[in-house]
Amino acid sequence: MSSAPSPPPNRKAKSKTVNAMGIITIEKAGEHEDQEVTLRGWLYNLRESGKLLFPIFRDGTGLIQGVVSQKEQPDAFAALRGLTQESSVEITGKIRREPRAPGGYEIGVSRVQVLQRVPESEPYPIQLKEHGVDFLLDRRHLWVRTPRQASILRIRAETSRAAREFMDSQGYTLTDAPIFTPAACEGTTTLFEVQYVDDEKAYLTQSGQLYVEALAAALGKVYCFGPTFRAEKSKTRRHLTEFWMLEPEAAYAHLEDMMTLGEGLVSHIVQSVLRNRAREIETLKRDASKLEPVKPPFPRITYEQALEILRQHGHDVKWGDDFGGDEETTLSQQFDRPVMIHRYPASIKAFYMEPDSARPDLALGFDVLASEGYGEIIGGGERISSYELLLKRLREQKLPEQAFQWYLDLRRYGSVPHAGFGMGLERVVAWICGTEHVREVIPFPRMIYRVYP
RNA sequence: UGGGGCGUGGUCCAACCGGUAGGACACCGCACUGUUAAUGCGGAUGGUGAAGGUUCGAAUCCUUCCGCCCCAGCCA
Repeated sequence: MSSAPSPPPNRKAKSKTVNAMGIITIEKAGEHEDQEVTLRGWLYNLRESGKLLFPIFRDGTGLIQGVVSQKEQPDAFAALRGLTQESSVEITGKIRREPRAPGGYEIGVSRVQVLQRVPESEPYPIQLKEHGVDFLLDRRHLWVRTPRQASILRIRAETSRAAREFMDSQGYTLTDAPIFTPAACEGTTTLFEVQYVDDEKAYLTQSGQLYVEALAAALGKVYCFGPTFRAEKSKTRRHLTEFWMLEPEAAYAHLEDMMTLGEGLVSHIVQSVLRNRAREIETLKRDASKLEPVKPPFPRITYEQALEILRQHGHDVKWGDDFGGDEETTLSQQFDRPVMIHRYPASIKAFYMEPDSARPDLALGFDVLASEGYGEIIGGGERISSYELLLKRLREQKLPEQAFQWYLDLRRYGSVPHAGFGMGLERVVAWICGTEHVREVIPFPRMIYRVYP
């Protein structure tokens, strides 16, 4: 460490990015031009050209190219030559501007300390070339080290951060819904059953909605944000068995209030990512011009208007049909930003949806379809506030009345109109990142038949 | 659960109307003082998902099983 000099005391701004040991992060390297610094990280790749080595280091914040000359830095040259991919290293050297280096800066390495050398007999399994999905998923614990995956996870973090920031700014209080629940929220077929204390059975939550409805009657405007679980045997690019959902719920709110909240939320997230994670969007080669128009207002069309559009584009859909993937793709391709579809037939929506008083065959529900065919990212609407109607629907659905008594209480004691929605975090991130599958946008995806690693 | 597709060296693929299983990358060595998933030359390793059947002969054809991918249903 003695080889890394302390920064000059008169350069306060720059000293902020140097810790007490003189160690900096790669993303801040440009602020240390012509200074000698120390980096801690891993060897990402090593190119060789005669008596010159071009190691590329990564430290989690970025990549930087190093240069080592055998003539000028014989010790560093000897330490790096033949070093294996992903070996952990601490290096010291001078940062300099270099247009030939990726990123614009490089480090002239003068000192190398290898913390752990990856043995040649068992080289790091993930190459810089192409791999199949199954191979990568089996090694997800290593796959996350690649720049593309790290960028996706940073965008995921920014999405969560911006989502909470927006909800808080709108006066919503974060309230946490339970993970263990006594009964299904919508149906019982997709629940994960777990053994609870003694002989009791419990289920992993498939939605926090019923609970945030209770909390909305207590606090006014609330939201929950956490994992949810569905045991559906869906093996598509849009499904995970464990995924994260943000669910706002507001007392005295109506369908239109939620549509306005939803478009504001999605827009704030997208604009925050574009502003704060531009480098990651670049790494992913995601076309930012597709995301720039994502600002309020989003187009709002009724289910019946959507039917018209679909028929004009050759889809054979009848009133009462739900939209499949092809239909969603066609609808989303009509607009440069997400589209909101509202007032679906009540028969294809959940039991707790409030009917439209002007058209009782329609439910006051809405979906937000992401652009470019990415499909549904938000689903929600107004909830039934009448005790009698809710009880009738529970019986029609043959749901266990006993387990829903507390939910019925919300209609017994000061029932009010209220509304909310659920936003699937992974679907939003997959759309923003332009990934093929939602499994890439959660650190350790849980899918049907896959719980490793 | 239904429909479609696919399982070949460590990885990504080729051979698949039956006839000696091959390439690229990775790994090791040599060369190269500005490389950009470096390049050139050389080297070692090592494979037909499993079981059964047809055949002189099966990666190839048939049956069953296993695993994976995509789509549909359901949903975020």
